[in-house]
Amino acid sequence: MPELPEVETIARSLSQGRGTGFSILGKVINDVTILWKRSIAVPSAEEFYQRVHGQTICDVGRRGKYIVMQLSDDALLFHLRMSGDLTIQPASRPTGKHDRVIFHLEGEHKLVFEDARKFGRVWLLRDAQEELGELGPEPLSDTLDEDHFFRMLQASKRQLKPLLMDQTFLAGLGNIYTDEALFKARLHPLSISNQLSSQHAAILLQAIRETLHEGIRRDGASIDWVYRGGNFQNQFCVYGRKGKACPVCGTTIERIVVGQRGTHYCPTCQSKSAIS
DNA sequence: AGGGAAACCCGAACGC
DNA sequence: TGCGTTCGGGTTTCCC
Repeated sequence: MPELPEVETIARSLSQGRGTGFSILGKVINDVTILWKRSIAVPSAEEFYQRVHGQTICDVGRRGKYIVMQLSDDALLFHLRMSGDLTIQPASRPTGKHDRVIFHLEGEHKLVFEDARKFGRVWLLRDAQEELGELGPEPLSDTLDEDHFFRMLQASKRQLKPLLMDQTFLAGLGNIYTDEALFKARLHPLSISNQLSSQHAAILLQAIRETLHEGIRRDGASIDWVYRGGNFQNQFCVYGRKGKACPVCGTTIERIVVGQRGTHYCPTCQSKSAIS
């Protein structure tokens, strides 16, 4: 659920100290409490503990849906998956029900990885590329241009919905932003990628970027009971709007399942011509 | 190569 | 009210 805009929002607030007035940049990790060992992807919980304490947080960023922290010796990565969150809390705050890993920092604050559904993971690696190496390009990066994107689409004959959600194809889109971007591009989620014209490819890339930028501008979306403070959920055109009216043409929004994922679209705006 | 399904989880929503 | 059941969602893994 946390997709690129939500992860970007979290990374920025940790870095800037927005909301807490406490930036983690330059802070030393004095100690770590591991409350759920399986949240640690790599290395073992024991080695994780031994290696991470005493390191300084030098940088905080995002790659795809990963939060990437460069420490003095290692890279510390977080993937929030479905229900994870990463927050700064006063050291005195009692441990929460869903706290999984707690990093005790200098300055009376703690960095808390919480995750109700336990799908999220934390990595401690010598080199972040060990985990990030397979990711596709960043959709908002200048290094991805329309020609390149068109060639990527041409190289596959998959349905657009699962292709755009494939993190090795493009890094950062999830179920929500994919549905919204396809609506904005007026493309059917079952359209086959190599049947798109170069014009369609350019429109799709533009739609993806506008959707992600709008999500970031609104601090992401707060969906289900996982609240993060963003309000992009109020801008959804199709996601979660099955049975409601399309904001553009008034047609009833439909929901189908594609690759086991709920997929929402407007049958009028998102023509099936490209797949029939 | 690409699609389908199961597994990992648990809170919420739903049915009775 | 309270119980049991179903659902959803990101990713990996396995099977066809």
